[in-house]
Amino acid sequence: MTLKRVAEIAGVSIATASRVLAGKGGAHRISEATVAAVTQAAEKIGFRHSHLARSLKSGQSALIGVVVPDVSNPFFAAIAREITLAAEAKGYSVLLADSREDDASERRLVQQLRDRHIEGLVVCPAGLKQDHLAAAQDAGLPLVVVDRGFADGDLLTVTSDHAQGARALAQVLLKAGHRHIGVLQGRPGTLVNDERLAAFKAALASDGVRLTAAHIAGDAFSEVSGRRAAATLLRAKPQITALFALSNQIALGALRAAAELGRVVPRDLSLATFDDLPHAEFMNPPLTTACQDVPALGRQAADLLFARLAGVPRPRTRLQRISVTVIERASVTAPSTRKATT
Amino acid sequence: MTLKRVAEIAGVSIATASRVLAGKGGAHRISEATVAAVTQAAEKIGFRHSHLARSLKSGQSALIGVVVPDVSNPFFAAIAREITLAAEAKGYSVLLADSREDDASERRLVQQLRDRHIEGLVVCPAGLKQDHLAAAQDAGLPLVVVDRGFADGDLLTVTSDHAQGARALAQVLLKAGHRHIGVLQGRPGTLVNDERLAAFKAALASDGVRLTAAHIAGDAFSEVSGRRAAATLLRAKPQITALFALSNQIALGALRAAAELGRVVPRDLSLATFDDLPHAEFMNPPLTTACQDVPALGRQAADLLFARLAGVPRPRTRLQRISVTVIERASVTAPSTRKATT
DNA sequence: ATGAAAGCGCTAACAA
DNA sequence: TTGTTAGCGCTTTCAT
Repeated sequence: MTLKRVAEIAGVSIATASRVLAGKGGAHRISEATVAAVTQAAEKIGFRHSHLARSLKSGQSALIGVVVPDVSNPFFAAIAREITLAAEAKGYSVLLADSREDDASERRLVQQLRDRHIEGLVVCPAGLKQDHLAAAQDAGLPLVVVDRGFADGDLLTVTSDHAQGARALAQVLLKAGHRHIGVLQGRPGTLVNDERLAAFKAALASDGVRLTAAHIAGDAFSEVSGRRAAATLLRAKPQITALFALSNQIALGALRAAAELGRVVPRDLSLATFDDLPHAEFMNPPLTTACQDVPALGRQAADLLFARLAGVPRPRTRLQRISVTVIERASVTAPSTRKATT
Repeated sequence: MTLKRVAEIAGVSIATASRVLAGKGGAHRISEATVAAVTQAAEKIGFRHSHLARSLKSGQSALIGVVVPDVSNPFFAAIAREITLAAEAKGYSVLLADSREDDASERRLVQQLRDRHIEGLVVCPAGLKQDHLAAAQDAGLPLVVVDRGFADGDLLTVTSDHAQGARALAQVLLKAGHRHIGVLQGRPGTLVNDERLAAFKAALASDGVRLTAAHIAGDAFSEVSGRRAAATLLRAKPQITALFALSNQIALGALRAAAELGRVVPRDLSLATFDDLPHAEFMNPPLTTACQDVPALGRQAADLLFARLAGVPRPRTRLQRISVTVIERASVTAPSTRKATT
């Protein structure tokens, strides 16, 4: 099934076969008879170009890499999908890797992808370190970071407008009359966490509500962290009437913790969250969320990457923001006067 | 950054550099000095083997393909993840493709992956045709179909025990006292749909409940289909007290339709579903489902594929079943006597 | 203990 | 209009 075989059958040289099959018959003024012979021979043995050989020869793999912390998380899956669809449309294939939220794995995977000659990379970093990514970029690899960016450094990043979302959610809670608010944070030190937290805090402060360290708990964007943090906060500060969960997973954990402590949402406790959950509207209760436009994140990342692959220079602004939509549902109500029991 | 460069720097031949870097220094009794020189040279310029060149030479790409109808669907995402993790553990990389539930796209993508010399393929088919897959398998490509199998043919398939789940769900509905039951089916002609439907029908029949064509609606495993089908059924047969949705998406559509028709689940209408939904327990109402073990589906598919890649012969039984767990939640209750209004 | 050379499948510059 | 040849980066026989 090689070009050589086709050439043999057609009784021409490999070069001629190559030219014909590349559609360059006209440009090279190859005789119709030859073209026909080659075409038929190729047809007959079901010839297909070896992408491998072509890549080696041309130096172009038409491959891009996508690295996410957890493919099965609908949030990352949606991003991966947009990139995949865009790639297919542009004639690229996608190498997918799952870092399992592990920095070391991510490093390994990125290296592995580079060894495979990817022409571009989209990554949602699992950790706080970016040197391996900076190295890749410095080595000339077009790179786009998505969702989890870094506050410093020089990596082109597509992420939501976390501050906007957090502020809006703060308004919702304040408007409802909450003054004792707890925050279930994700991983401190990450841009996503810190931006959301800072903006939320600032918004509360401008309304005279102070958010002390004692009102903040949690250490990861996970359900377990959310659950533990919620339990801690609700036990230590029973006067808390509303929780702000920095992610959907955290919110789920909060719902669990609330149920375990016998606090009914939203009757005894309001809950607002940054979301990536599909079907949040069908949840019990339907969650008030700052809804990220996940497909847009993926699409924008893909667009930026393919623009760079097409030679378009990097945009000036390093952090590309996708705006967030706050959807008010039933999980936030006015604080009840009922004294919570633990 | 090529072997040639390393050889130059180390002052040895390419062959020697290759041997050293392949860790075959010992086997070839290469002098320590040479080994050191090569190693240092490689280190110095950050040498990495070109996977491309290696693949071309060896004929082994260490690449597998995964094709699913929709990467962003948590069900397929979970399957893709398990395969990805297994692949990484075995030293393979994964080429991911999204067929967008489109048969023609799938064909194209499969071909594309084959052109890239994948060594194995896992696919969840989008359509009813399997000739392109059979062709790939006949061409010697190790292939595993996951979830959506075919009733006939010879493709090794990992799928849930649909009959078992459907029977169990039928029991639940019958036990609750339902006699007027509607089925919201997925795509007729697919193994998944037909097995679930047949088993459900049979289970009802053995209890004396007849399921006529007038009690069955729907044409796709999608929310829109579920919504339309539910609306149709509930309008045409208001006496229906329970619906069986053949998938989570369909169930979501059913919930919408029920809400639109003013029927409260489960008070006015019970709902049972085949599920792949995460967080079904937090839904309103929490859904009674036949819960598929999605990670197990992916894991089993990966295991079978890598076993074949390791030379283990294909198992005798073509259809590998993963058992399903019925979880009874609040969406099924005894039928109300209240006359439904449209 | 090391090197020369062939070849994996393909493309393209150069010849004819 | 077609063929010869070199070479992409690597591994591996076969020499030495």
